[in-house]
Amino acid sequence: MPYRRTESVIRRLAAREQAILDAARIEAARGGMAAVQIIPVAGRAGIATGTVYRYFPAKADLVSQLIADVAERELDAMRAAAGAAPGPLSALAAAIATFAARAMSERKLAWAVMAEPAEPEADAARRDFRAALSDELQQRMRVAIVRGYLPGQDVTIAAPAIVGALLEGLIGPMAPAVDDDPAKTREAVQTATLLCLRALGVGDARAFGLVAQLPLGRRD
Amino acid sequence: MPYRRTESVIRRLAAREQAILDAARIEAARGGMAAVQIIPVAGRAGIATGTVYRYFPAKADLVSQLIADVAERELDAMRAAAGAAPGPLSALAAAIATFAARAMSERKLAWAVMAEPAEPEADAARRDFRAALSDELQQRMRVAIVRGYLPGQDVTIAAPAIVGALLEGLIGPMAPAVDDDPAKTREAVQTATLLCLRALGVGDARAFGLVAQLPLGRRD
DNA sequence: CGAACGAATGAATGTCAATTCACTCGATTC
DNA sequence: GAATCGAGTGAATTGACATTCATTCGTTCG
Repeated sequence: MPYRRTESVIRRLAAREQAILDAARIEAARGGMAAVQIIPVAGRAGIATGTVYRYFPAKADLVSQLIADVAERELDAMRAAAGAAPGPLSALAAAIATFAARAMSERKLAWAVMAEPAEPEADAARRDFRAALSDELQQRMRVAIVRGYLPGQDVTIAAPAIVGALLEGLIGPMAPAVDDDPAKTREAVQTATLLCLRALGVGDARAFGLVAQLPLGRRD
Repeated sequence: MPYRRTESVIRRLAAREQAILDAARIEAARGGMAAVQIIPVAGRAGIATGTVYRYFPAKADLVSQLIADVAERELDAMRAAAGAAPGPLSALAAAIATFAARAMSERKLAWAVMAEPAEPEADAARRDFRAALSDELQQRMRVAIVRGYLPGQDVTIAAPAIVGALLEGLIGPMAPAVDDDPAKTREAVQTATLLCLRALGVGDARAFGLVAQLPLGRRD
């Protein structure tokens, strides 16, 4: 008779898989994608190296899953923030600012997950993340354009450009250091959001108003 | 008595070093940074693998030099274009558009040199490139701000944000395909430049006027 | 309780590139 | 033109990781 998986075993397996992903995320947040290596990850998760392969057939699968997990959280947060906004333009502003603020709170992880290359297979996961991010912005931009809040424009260029501006402007190697100063961080997020809104054709005065009203500063 | 380096020997050595760099650039343009490997590069340059090490102590040095070379060309082109412009704002527009147009003409190489990670040492060269690019834009932005052409703003965020917007919007994995269609390419460059100018606070109408006047479409 | 099973282990192995080095060969010197 | 220099060669070495697998260990079943 085939063996049955007890409730507790199922829980343990799931917990272990999560522990591996958590360990990978911590490594990535510390040393970038290059630091996501099987032996250290296994060590941090408190298991043997071989065990990692019971949960993920190859390292690329682990990395892909890590990226997908982070992506899901970020997209959820953006949608939640945008959904709570009163109109299309403030929804767009909220989505942008939320992404910016969350990326700032985990700069290295955000950079590793979005910008650092790795195995080609993991690249697909990153592509998906970026595509989803762009899509999210594109949707909201289209609504805003149709309703006359934004001038007509090529959203297939504008949306990724916004993503790039936020990444480079806030968490890229050239971005100004904000250390962990919450005031500086907040200000940087506002500056970047303002810049993005203007880039999309929101008038200076109106953009300023939108940014001033943003409910910044929450955490997951 | 120490050996003298004949004129012809000096020329041959210089030519060979250039051949190695050219080979590396071709590989990068084809397959990204991952394709810059010593054996293929040596093969393409028509020499043995060991010979590469007579010219570059380590692969990281070769990659760094490659990045620095590309950076120098791009910065020169930007400065030349900006220098030929009639005023601070059109100079800024010209610098942005020139960078955008040139990156588009060698998308994969531009991406490899600016965005793909590699050895940590090569990362320093990329950092320098980005810093120089940001600096170039910052200088021009400051001038434009002082003379009242642009609203006051944090240029240390704005400059890298512009770079990021161009990279992601035009040559990143999410950017729309333009294949080799010159009309599409030209239009994409205009769209992206317009977006950048608006991001910096140039009014929509004026930005449109600046972009329309850009002398686009030259090559090195 | 004692098979039987699947999960866990981690040392050993495989893989992929960078790097080395003992040797060859053409150029330079006297 | 013989002696010497130093560039060029490429097979072999090294190093850094990912991946495997024979074995151990804890659970589940009869």
